[in-house]
Amino acid sequence: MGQTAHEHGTTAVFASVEKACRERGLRLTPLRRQVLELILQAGGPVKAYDLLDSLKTSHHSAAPPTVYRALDFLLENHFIHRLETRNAYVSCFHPEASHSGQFLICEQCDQVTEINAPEMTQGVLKAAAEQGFKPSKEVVEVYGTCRKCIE
Amino acid sequence: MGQTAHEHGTTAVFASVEKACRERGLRLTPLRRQVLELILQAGGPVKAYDLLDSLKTSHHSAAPPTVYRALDFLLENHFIHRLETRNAYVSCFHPEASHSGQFLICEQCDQVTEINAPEMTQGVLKAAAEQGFKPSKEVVEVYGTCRKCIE
DNA sequence: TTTAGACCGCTATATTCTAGCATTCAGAGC
DNA sequence: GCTCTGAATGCTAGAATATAGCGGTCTAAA
Repeated sequence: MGQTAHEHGTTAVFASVEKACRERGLRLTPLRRQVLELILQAGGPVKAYDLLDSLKTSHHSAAPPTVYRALDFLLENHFIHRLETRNAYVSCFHPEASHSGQFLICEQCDQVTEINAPEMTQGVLKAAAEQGFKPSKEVVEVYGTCRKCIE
Repeated sequence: MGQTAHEHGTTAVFASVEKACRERGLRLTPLRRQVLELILQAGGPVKAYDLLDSLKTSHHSAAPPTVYRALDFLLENHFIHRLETRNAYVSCFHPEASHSGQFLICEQCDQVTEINAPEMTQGVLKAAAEQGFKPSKEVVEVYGTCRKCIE
């Protein structure tokens, strides 16, 4: 359960994003495609201004809005996630499903693993219900040490 | 369970922070005290630059580091929390206990409720264990609609 | 082929936070 | 009390992150 886009195969993710765009009538323009590629290639969290620097090498006119607009598109359509605690962006390994992201972030190696923990979601729902609160989106980012860095 | 510092009584929180400082040998300087007061009075999430503006009225020399250093002190000692998704700061309703913050954030009225949901923490621990991940800190921020705004 | 809306180029600027260094202050040890 | 050390603050500058706004261009649908 816990997988990175990298492990999942960037080409597979790419194909599934393209499929989703066709189905939902979304325009995966060259710019958006390139930003998504950069995030997939990174295999981990990327900062907006690093993306901008990368873009600039092939796209002289790139400016902050260039990147942020592409990121907005990818975020809105759940093709990537934003790591709120890091101001960074990561690819999403199952772009078909609409979901909130839950992440394990290693403080030693910065590796990020997206998880899907129904118990956690249940806990959120239960706690929210006790407060009469109707949840729409949850942000879960857990810091710690990953398996590799423990060994 | 689920309480805001405001409901809990700002003076009570204040007293408990003062007690904690005495016990741990921390210096609750006038500046830090004032920043804490401002956050308590706000009764909800406050932005650093709003604190700065408030400070400036009584403290002409206040600059960004003035606020951020006070916030750092308060955060380190768990007297306040930072809402990662909002770049905002909220008071902590039980400063004695060391804990990670879990928050319900209303998208209509911006009210923030700190909760303590063991099931959620259990869910995090279980999911982490499956990955061989050793968690040290969790950030949970749930967006939605609060009871009042549903009515 | 026209046209509305989406997309992009571009400049500027807002917002959030940190670095770095000088000065002042509080408390520990004498 | 006096000195000394580390903590706290004053202050300037600037880094890092993100958005506003406007005009031009492209796309897809009527």
